[in-house]
Amino acid sequence: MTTTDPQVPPVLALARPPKELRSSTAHLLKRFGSVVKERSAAAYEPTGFSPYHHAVLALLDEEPPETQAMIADALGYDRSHLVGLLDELEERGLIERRRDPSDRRRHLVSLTAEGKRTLKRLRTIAKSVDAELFAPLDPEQRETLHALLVLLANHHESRRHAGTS
Amino acid sequence: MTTTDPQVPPVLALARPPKELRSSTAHLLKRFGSVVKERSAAAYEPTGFSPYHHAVLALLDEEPPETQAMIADALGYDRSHLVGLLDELEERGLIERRRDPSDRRRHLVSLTAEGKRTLKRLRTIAKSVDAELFAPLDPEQRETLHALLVLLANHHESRRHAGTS
DNA sequence: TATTGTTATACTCTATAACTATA
DNA sequence: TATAGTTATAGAGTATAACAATA
Repeated sequence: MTTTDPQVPPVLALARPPKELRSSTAHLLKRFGSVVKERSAAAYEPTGFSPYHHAVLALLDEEPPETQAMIADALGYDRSHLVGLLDELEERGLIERRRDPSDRRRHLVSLTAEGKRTLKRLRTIAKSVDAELFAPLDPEQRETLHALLVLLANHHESRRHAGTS
Repeated sequence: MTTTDPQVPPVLALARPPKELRSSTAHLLKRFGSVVKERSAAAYEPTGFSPYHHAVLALLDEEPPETQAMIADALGYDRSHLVGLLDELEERGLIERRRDPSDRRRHLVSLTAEGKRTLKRLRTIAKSVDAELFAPLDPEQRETLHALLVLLANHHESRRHAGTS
């Protein structure tokens, strides 16, 4: 301040957040969480799908055909959000919707063979995003990070619907 | 599947995401990152401020009066986003904007005494959010988590403007 | 009357572009 | 002509509410 030359030394005007933020775990988590979100959205983008689509396919691959409400609840999505995702997946032949004969209000959703193939492609993308994001960590550190996040996730599970994919 | 009773056993239809997601560190990070974001936004809400305001005040508390461009760059915000934040802070007397006499296009932004007081209040809120979010971790685990996030943050620093506060 | 899937609407966030005043 | 701050606009993402078919 005071008499310091106001001419900015061109290079060293480094954009650095305040210590107070850098020292906050919560802040780092928010920040890095959104980096992860951006990076993975970008990585999926060329396929025309998103992490949301991947989540739906992964669920259907593990579970028997389910109703839309069950899918939405399992993934923490809003039911109306799910409709659009399923429309897109169905259009491209990755899933099938058929009416539940025992309750004609319901749709039973299931994975097609093409859906399984695409799921494998999306897994490859997820893997490469992981590799990039966690490059600075060695395998043991990744394990540790994962374990800590699982602890946190289990504890905060009981939250409302969220929908971050 | 097959002949399994389609009548859902009322209680155990637990909304559980697929293993594939639960086992993905990237997914957990996205998810928990947005939980953090929601929780802290909610905690700040009664004050009429947001984590963004807190970030600006914290920066000004550490640095001499800065121009808006420098603040925006340091926090990774868009310059136009910052304008509104500063308007709100100024209205409530927490910061001051005055023209830089040596370049009348610039505003030099500084913290007022009232701003410092409010900053302290916001720190208290941040602390209580932290306590709640990281309750399931013991002090050593928190340290570990923080250290891992710092590693990641340093590595991915060179990213564009983000603005997750 | 309640529920499933659907459609429509609104609201928040953020990114982009256009404008002014100074340089 | 370029830059700092400002204003305005538009786009994603998500949440809420209303609706038709079925129970």
